[in-house]
Amino acid sequence: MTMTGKSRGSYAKTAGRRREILEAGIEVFANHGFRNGSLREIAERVGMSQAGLLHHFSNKNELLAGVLALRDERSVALVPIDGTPDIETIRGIVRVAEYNAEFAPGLVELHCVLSAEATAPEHPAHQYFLDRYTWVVGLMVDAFTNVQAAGQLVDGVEPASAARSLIALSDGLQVQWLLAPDTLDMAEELRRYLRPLFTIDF
Amino acid sequence: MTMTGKSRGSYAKTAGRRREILEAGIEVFANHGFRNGSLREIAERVGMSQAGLLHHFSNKNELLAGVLALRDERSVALVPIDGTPDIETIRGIVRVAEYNAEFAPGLVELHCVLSAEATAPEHPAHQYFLDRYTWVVGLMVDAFTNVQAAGQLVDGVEPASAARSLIALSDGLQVQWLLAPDTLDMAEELRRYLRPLFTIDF
DNA sequence: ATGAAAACCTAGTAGTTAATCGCTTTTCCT
DNA sequence: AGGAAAAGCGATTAACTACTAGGTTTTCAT
Repeated sequence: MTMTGKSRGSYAKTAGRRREILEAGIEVFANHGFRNGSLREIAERVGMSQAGLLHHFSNKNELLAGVLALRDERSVALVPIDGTPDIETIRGIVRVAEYNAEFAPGLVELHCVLSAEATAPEHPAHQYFLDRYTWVVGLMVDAFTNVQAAGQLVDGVEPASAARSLIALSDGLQVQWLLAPDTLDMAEELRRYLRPLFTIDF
Repeated sequence: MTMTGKSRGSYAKTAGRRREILEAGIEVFANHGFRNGSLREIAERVGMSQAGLLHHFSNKNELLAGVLALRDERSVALVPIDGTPDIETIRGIVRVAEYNAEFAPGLVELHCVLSAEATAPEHPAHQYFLDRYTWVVGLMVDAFTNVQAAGQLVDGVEPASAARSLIALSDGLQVQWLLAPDTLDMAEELRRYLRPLFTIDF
């Protein structure tokens, strides 16, 4: 009969609870960064106590790992890798920009804020972003290289440079878009960069 | 005779004291961001107490303003505006990248971390970055437009897009460079982007 | 139905933060 | 030399942080 506190009648479906926390984590880390985003605010958003949250993720770093994993899971689906032509892989970057701008602005914010924060070597997500950049840039280098081998790349274009710059451009556009969303179209700018690189239509 | 604390024999030259604090502020805000960088750490770096620091800047936001102003003061000198040909203004962006990479990596870090953090509308530097981006992008739009009028811009290149993308590329390259400085040359990548845009040598 | 495990709570800990108060010391101008 | 202003100090405050301890409630498989 001790009935402590408010104690809602039920704990709600357990299935999506972890997911709910991760969604809230994306929002909060996107808004305030990792170091300045608080567990308290995340817990509040899912209607839970801070201690209750730490039942699902034993500490803040673990929650961050979960948030980043969820983010990846979503974006990767937009970049086709297997079987599809290489130019389609490159187009995937544009597709991700398009999709994120319309449906997941929170992910854009999260990426910008965390990638900048994580440039510090001691940041808990430092290695994650290092790995992620080498992975995605490598993916694009391969794609450009194959496109070049197929004779569809304009002379003088270096696959390694084009790949790195495409990713950099995408990142940089995100900052400007977050500051003033109405003043630019990220996908359009990316296409403008890519179009003159190929001998075929893009 | 009350001689409180350690009390060094003298307070050192006043002239550069404020400057010293700003320099330390750049380092700390670059490393930890604004919201997570502490006055305590900044004070420590200049060998002063936190209260002593707040004698020079009455609060944290005011210190941030000072840091950003100092940063501007340094970068702007590298981008010639008056009299010089427009193509030289565009080259200024490359020059800044070159200079910062070699002599002021702290400024690169500061810019990346703060610009991302300040995308949040309630951030104390939000308006500053909004103004700054419209200014620098506008500066480049003008330059590209004049270059176009002089018949030195390749057909199909939109001054507005090229300007925005140049800045975005510069920003994005900084993140990758901070994560792994040895793997890319920011200035070189910028030149690679710019070269094909002009009908004249770049 | 029952017992174990999972989910969640309140309360508290030890730490950090920006900012304030009242004070002392140094510098600088006349 | 003297006095005011500038520069600095230690101590304190109130708010916030991640995280833990220990207890209660809910869920679920048997």
